Amino acid sequence: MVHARILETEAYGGGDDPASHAFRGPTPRCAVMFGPAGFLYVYRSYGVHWCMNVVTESTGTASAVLLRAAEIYSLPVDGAARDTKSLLLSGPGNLTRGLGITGTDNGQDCCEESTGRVSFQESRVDVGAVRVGCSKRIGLSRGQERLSRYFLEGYPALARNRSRVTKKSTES
DNA sequence: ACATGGATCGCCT
DNA sequence: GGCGATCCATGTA
Repeated sequence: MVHARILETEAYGGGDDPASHAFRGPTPRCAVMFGPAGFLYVYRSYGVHWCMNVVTESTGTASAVLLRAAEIYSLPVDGAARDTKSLLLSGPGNLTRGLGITGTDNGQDCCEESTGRVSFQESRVDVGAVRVGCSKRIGLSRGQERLSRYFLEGYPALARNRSRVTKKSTES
């Protein structure tokens, strides 16, 4: 069993979000985004990579959170605080490659009744001690202005933190 | 039918 | 900072 801690995500909406696959309504590819929360939406990117999302809103409302970076451990995350060995999976393509996620995982329940290879659970880390940064999403041709990318502070190896905006208004 | 281009990455200069 | 790899959903005819 592999354990991973999510470090970086991006939020995508539906008809209100021109950067979302669901912008123009359901298609065979993005149908899962219109389903219930807690299911995986996996798609092929640039013909090369797999990208992994978790659906977040109820049936009929398209939404998903793209997982962009994670840290994987051979132990549960709280144990890993002592065993500092971890592997950084930075970038959505690297993340799916490192976890072995492919198109065959698309549409799986990964929360309530996870039957597949992926399941999520509440973090055992002290969430109160974690600082979350926010920025524009990366690599878009539409909807670039939204500040819907979230990442843990203190991980410089994450995707370039350009256009960065944090809670401190003094930062540029 | 066919053309297009993207929620990317790694390697090149 | 630029480019090639490589697939397929989508738009247009």
